Amino acid sequence: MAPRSKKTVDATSSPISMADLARELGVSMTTISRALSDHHSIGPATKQRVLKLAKKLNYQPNHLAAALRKGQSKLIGVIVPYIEGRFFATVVHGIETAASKAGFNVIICQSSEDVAQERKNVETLLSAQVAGILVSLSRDTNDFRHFEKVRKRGIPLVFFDRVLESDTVNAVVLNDYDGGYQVTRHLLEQGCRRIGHFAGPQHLNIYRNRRQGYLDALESYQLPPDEQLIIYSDMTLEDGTESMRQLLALPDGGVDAVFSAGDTAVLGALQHLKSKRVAVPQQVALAGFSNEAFTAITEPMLTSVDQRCEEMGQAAVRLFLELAESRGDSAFLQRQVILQPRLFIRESSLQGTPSLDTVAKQANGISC
Amino acid sequence: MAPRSKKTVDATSSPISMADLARELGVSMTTISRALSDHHSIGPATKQRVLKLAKKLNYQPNHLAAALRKGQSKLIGVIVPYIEGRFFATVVHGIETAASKAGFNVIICQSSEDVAQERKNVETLLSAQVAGILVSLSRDTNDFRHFEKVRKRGIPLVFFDRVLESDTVNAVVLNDYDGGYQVTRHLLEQGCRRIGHFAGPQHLNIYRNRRQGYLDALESYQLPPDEQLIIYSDMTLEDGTESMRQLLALPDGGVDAVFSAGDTAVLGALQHLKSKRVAVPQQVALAGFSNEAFTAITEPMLTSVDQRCEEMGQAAVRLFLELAESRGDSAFLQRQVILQPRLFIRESSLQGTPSLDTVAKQANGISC
DNA sequence: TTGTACGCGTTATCAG
DNA sequence: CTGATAACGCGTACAA
Repeated sequence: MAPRSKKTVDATSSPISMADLARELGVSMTTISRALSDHHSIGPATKQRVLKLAKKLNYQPNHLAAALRKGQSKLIGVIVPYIEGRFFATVVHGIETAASKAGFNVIICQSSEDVAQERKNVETLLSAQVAGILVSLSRDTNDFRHFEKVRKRGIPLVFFDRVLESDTVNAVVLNDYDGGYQVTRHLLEQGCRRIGHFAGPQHLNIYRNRRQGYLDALESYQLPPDEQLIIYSDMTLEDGTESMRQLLALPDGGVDAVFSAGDTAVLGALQHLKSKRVAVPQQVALAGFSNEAFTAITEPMLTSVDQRCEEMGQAAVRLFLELAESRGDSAFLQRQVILQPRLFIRESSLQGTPSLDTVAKQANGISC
Repeated sequence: MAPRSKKTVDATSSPISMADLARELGVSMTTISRALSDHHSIGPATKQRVLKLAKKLNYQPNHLAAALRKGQSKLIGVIVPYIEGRFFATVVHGIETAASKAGFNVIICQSSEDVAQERKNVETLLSAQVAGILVSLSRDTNDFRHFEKVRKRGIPLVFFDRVLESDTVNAVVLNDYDGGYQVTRHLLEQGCRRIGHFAGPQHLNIYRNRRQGYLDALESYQLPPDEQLIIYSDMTLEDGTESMRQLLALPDGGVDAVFSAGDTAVLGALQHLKSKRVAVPQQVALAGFSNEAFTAITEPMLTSVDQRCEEMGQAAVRLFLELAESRGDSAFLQRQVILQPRLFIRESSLQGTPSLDTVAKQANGISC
């Protein structure tokens, strides 16, 4: 029976509360509260005394208690399909940076591309009493039912990147249409006329819009759409390889360019072309979408469309702050922020005049 | 004076509380509380009635209130230098997945490699009353002072990847030493004898250990260390290029291999070698560290050491849960989890016998 | 098995 | 300018 030391060394000192400060100074808690929250009706002398003691005793405000009382926390909930991967990681970076600048903390949730999980995430965030929710939809989300409660509670809700266009929502999106248009125009200007397209799942706004941009660019050159040249897939590396194989096997000589709605797939295409000794960009020009880091590493380097990931995160937070500002009366005020994509032209799409200085300038522009 | 509609349509219905349920059913709040928290002393009949109504009225528990009451929230705070970039993004993915499985939410903070910011992050998380803190130190953190409060409060604190070895802390780290040792041994087995090393900032445990593994592997082959062959830098792409230039310029014929403590730098080296028409791996073999996605894309593909990012996140959460379990009495119980790295051998380091099937098997192993 | 009453730490309302 | 008091929503000794 070794006598256990009474005054145990790891005494976990309980945190200091406003009541402690009040007792110590012989004033009321109200005074403490006012001093700390910089209220106007407070004597500068007492205020200093309070702040002094707070510093000395290492007072930590309890956000939970404040939130409970005010019915308003300083937490923002974020729901993304997954966090690893450059796009969402960078968006989240933008969100966290902007949010913390505005005094908010960020709770992160992953839906794993699963509606059921997304539903749970919403519940959890509501239970956590978040001040707002920013969400990029899972791949197979088809309706807004699970977001109705959020709206009912008057909690600001902002969608980004992946949204359902069917409904009126606050959203920050990239102008995917323009991205598809720009890149296709670029390929046309390089002299390409049989341009293939790797298209993603069409129920997602982003892939639908990129495809439409592609089609409209063709039309601006009086080129009729050719469904043979559009390959639909989930845009994985293997999908890209297989899609490229299909295009090469077309009866009338294949294509002289491909615009892929994703970089991963275009990488697969590039690998296939190299294995088949098809010269890129001389015989087939390539362009992708997302401006992934590896596009500046491949040989040749890949032309791609930058999605402004970080700006998207910042914009989402800004939009949330606006909505939070005008609580209630903006419930019907639908705000849309549309970011302009940026085309990064690299070797894989330069046919005739290399215009090398332009390339050099932009080649390393992995800004996002 | 347009008369404002009294029954405004966007009536943000206030959330249902336990009191509401109690009133509705004509029972006390205690009963409600017990029914919802699955307490033992509760009639199965009343329990069902409560749960029924809760579902019907869409009751959302208020975690804030519960946390305030219990002095224990269901939040885990995570501090990383930055979130974008594969390593931390994937670790955070692992953390969030494991945490949510255990019923915890994750608050994410970025220190931006800045101690001052890290200090602020700690304060914020304490104010948010998190149940624990997981942290990977900023590059220029040299002491633990700002973590003392965390310890004082008895809040579980777990470090991962970047730690200060000077102190006794709970930590999850990669066996960087072994990673450096393995990869250097591999280069030696390929016949290389003048192996250069790109070393990172030596005050960081990870870079110091990788370097030591390199040195010990050399010694196991009776090769004396040669400080000329070790280039110190911040391991950026440009650093890699410049470091490679320096090694090539050495008087006695340069090197026949390089082990870089980071993939980005080894990529710079590869680019430089290609521009100088030095054959990789025939004239100079290359190996990096981190198993970045691009290592499987370059030509030749780059040999690298995988850091088990996702496992690291999971392990950090597991460790936190253990500590949270045994509150208090484990304050001095120091736990260390050391993950074993995995070497991915690719083309850039294969000299003599290609043993191609081995390569093929591992080439795409971007598991992390 | 159920109900009563109090407290977690903070802020807002009302008197002085 | 300051203080007493009530509430926010929930959990839990204690009593019934």
